Amino acid sequence: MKFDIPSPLHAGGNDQGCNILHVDMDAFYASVEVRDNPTLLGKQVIVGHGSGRGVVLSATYAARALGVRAAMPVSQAIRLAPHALVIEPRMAVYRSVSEQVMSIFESVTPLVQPLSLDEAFLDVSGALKLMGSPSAIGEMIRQRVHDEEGITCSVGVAPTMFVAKLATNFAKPDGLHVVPVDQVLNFLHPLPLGALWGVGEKTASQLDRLGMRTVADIANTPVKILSRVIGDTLAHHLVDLAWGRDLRIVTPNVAEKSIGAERTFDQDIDDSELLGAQILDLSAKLATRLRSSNQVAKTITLKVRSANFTTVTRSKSLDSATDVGHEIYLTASQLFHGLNLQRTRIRLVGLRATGLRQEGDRSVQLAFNDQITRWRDAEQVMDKVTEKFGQSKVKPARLIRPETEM
DNA sequence: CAGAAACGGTTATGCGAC
DNA sequence: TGAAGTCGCATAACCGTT
Repeated sequence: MKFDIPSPLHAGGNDQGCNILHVDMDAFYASVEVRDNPTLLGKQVIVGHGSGRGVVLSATYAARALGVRAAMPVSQAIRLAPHALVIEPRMAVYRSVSEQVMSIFESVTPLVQPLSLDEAFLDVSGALKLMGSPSAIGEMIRQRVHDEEGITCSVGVAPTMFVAKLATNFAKPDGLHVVPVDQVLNFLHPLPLGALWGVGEKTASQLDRLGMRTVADIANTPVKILSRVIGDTLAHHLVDLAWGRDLRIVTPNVAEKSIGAERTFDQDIDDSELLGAQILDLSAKLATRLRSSNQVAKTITLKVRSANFTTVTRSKSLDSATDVGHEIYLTASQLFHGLNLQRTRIRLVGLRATGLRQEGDRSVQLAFNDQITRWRDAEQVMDKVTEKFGQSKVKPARLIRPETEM
């Protein structure tokens, strides 16, 4: 279908050569909640784990108007917005909306690179002939997302991925913003340093001490000077971005490098029995995710955050890669005991699997170890039962005692 | 054969992004 | 003054092998 309505060029320029689109849902989780319950329209809504120590995952613009921000503790958000409604996240729903949205993108071009559930880059070079200018394509996508999914999104249009992503900020909410090729530097240079990918709180304050505040400051500083403060790699990276140089291309199907699961407790725990049960649960969850993606992991990393918020990690590489929960549990337990945290109050434990590869010749190796093979078979049966009857009906016995419920 | 240097894998930490 | 859950990337130290 071809759109021959003239494309609205919101930056006042032309979009020739601006073939990269960055599409970002507006207040995604909160918008989905409002969509599914229209009585919330215009209200202050916060999505986040409300009981205890959760943070804000998303908030409607009405809540943001009072200062509520993503990543803010829910308790603090409630003080800012006492009348706001706090909704527990429904990740499965957001995931499903995300899949629908991504499939709209893929009807435009196969060159779609999701960044998260709510945003993606598109390279529309190949779609211009059929569907019109980049801006026209962007507006069509916005229209379809609105009509078919009942939420709004914003679109950045630019020559490169980095600039397109920044452009989206100027489009929000519910808009589209073009940065024409000849306007890239005028667009970039006045922005604050933190706008650059890779500049967070720490790096920003380092550079601030050198009197550097804007992207222009980076652009006009010799790389060698920057390197001394922030290291060679980051220095080159930032100078390139500051001059609009971004050689990355939109890459679909990027393989994940790690899979993890972590949990913060409502109250700090120092009972090793309870901690063991939590590690067992996380191990089972991690293993299930490995099996469902047909992958095995070579390295297991344990993460422990104490009540005072200090964090330590310990990892161990296995002789042969695994997707067996029991094996992950044994490894994690070994790492945990190695920490000697006898009476330490712990607020979070997490597990992460790295060194991932597609499951393949592993069965040959495992033939050596009957025990592990039997564990795996049993866990596979549990996968099937869980699939049929829903989550958490099937758990290792020690996880279903009432006192281990978190 | 002893020892140096390069190298790749492992482990731990920190930063940043959404 | 309270800090989730999942990711990726960089760095540095260490280690064993070549």
